[in-house]
Amino acid sequence: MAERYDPQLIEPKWQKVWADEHTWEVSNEEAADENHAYVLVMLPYPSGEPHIGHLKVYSVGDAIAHYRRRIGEKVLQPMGYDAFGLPAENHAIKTGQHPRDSTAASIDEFRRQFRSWGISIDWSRELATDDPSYYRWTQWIFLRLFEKGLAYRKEAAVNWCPVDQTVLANEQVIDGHCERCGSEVEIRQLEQWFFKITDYADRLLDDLDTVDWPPHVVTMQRNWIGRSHGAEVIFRCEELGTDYPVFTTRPDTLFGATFFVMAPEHPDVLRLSDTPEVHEYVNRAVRESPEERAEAKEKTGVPLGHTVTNPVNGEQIPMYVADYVLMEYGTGAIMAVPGHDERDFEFAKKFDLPVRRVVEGGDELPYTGDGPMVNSGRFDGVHNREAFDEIVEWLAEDGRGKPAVNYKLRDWLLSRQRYWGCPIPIVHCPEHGLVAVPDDQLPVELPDVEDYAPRGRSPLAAAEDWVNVTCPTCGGPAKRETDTMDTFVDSSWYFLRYCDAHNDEAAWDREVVDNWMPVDQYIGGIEHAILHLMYARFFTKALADLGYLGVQEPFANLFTQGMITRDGAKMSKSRGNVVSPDEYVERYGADTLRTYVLYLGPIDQDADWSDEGAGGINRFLSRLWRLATDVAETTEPLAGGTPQGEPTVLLRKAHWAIDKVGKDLGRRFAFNTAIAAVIELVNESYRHREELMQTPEGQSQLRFATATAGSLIFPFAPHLGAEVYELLTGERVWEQPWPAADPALLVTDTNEVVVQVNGKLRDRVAVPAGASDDEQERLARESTKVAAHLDGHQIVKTIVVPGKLVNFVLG
RNA sequence: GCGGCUGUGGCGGAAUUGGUAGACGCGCCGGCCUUAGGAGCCGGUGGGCAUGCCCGUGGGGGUUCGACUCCCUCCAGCCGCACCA
Repeated sequence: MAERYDPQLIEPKWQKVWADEHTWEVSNEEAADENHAYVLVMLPYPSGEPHIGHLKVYSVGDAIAHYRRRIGEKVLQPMGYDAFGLPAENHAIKTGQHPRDSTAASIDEFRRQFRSWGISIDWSRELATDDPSYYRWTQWIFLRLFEKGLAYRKEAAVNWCPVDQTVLANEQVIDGHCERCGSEVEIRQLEQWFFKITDYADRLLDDLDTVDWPPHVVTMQRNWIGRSHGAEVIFRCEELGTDYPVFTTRPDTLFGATFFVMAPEHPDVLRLSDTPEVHEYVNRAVRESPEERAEAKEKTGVPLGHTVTNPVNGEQIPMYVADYVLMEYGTGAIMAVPGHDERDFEFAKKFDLPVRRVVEGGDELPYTGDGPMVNSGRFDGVHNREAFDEIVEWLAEDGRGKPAVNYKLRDWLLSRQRYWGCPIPIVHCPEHGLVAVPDDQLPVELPDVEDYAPRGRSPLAAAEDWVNVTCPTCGGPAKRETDTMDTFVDSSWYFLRYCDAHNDEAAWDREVVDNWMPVDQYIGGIEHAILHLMYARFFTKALADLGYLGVQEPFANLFTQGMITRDGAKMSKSRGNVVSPDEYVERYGADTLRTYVLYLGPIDQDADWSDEGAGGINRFLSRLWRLATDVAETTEPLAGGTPQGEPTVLLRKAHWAIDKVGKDLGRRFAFNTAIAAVIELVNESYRHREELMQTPEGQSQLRFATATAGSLIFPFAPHLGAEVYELLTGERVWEQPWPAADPALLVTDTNEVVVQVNGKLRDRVAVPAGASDDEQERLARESTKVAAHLDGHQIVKTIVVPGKLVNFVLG
């Protein structure tokens, strides 16, 4: 037997058992069992090697999976790789390899490390999104959405990344910069593929009430969808005989509209006025990047030389073009109410336009609060909130307006002008337009091309043999779609495929998926709060509507874990502060690394790595191992599995730890305090071991406590947990139910009661459990320290908390 | 600007419903055992001074017998949104 804790011996040994016996595999029959759980960690992008953040998030998922198995649930914990897309392709370009090769190499590396970490994965369901057997079904889903009009092609002003040489979805543009490479995006007018996620805006918003997610993620999604209720009101330009609808959330301020503004991109601007000034203004505004436009400090604009009629009072108000009005939101034109809107007010000041108060309140204009209306004809005196609907109804009577709802959410732009992605299964026929590739011809495989460098149009266009096909409808010459899909399409349904990963007949069997879904516990990074988590919800709803699924929400519970930093900074190669999991697994073992990252602090918060801290956890695991080997050699196995004799402090401590760890794992994800409880148990064992070794009863309790420590540490340090438990009991810990604390051992026969005088701690006294309030108060009063403070004072009130505290309040 | 989160020893962090502030770990100090190694065991460790008391959870105020915890207000840091009509 080894003389010291050697994870390099212990860890491979147990990994081999789990691999040989397929311990973590779970059948789909077991999903039919009510008592099952789907525990899922977001799948990794296989570019390069895993980093410490991967180790953390999979350690979290694994702790939850292990705990749930041992409380009797059939747990599905699968693994896969989000292999297509920019992260993998850019990594390939950087390293000069073909993406197919670099991705495969990276997947091998991820798989190897996941195994070396001992994560309890059902490997039989492993998948990679770049595998034709997977993306065949990605294409199949695309076609179902295409049939329903939920995937469509249109020309629009879209975000273009000049470095990655592709269009991006709105969600992938952060502050006007590309989410992946950070370069400033440009706006281009292009024909592209979109998913009609906006059809689901209301449901995506309302159903957030049905999931148990961190509030900040829910808030971020709400804000991103950005639903606002208001009215669409028509302003007519008499000279041109054209109606211009505008969207407003404040129809109550219509009487205060003193001018009218159109976005520079509005198609009618140049029709209304083609002076050089307007031309120049529009051209400049359109050329500016979104960022430059947002940074403009002062309002700018140009009058259009026309007026529109304010429908509530018939006033002619002047029209302007100005870049503070956005074409993408509402109708691309607004009514301006400078008295009650700060932006309109600024513009009015600059252009010397009239400012009129129509709502009372505030000291000066602009006033954006509520109050009674003025200067508003028949609505004078009515509170603005009440007038809101009345005005809309009144306008609706003769078609001058109607209630309206607006969203910030835009349709999801899914096509990419890049090589390494799932081909879009569409053929362009000169006769029949966009034609779906028939299901029996799927997958449309990604062809091998030599030159896949991004240069603004899809590299697939160069694969002529692949591009030129016959039209599935008429058999005439046609061309394949050469754009590929956004990676986020691949990851919007992978959690469904895991349920039925080997199905060659269908993407999945509905009954199987309905049994497993929804995911009971989803775990991943906050960076996907909007992107992936919104897209996956959209896919789930659309697929449910098509009859392929029985759930409306894919992820019942969500947990987002924090980042691990080093020296307070995000780890990066350029900073040189990267912690390589491999290096530490070699040095301390996977158990130390896993336990340490969970011990670092609350896992939803960022935490700073320290080598010394990791060393501390290694010391603890080492202590547990030494204790276990020593106890195994010097004491007898437990007769009947239960300790003997009068309960000692250590036995009580063991039950306390069982109770504590169970609560920390079951009710909240307090891994740090759960681990601390096991450390306490081990420390207590060392403290009492000599004394306990004196009697057979003591020995049995020491053995029980040590085995319990192994059992409780198992979800965090599975190899050592299994080793310790086997040494002491001969059993396999993962086959044992989670231990139950004996309630009788959680209470003691005397309680230490705190005695306060005027709320200040003065003494602690021992009080028998179950003592009456009077008895407890009497014992408290007998304390000499307390008596000294009570001496010569009048007690006006005594607070007694049974078993906890006595507080004497003096007059 | 709007919305959210977080402020506790030298450091990371604990503290069920308001009831012993600082669990556990790191670091540091002391002892033991060994005395060439990233060893082990035991003990100590919020601050102050007259060894009993005082002060102490970002600042100030409030509620309460009692506040890290609840309320108001201010400050700092982080995150999200940001001309969305």
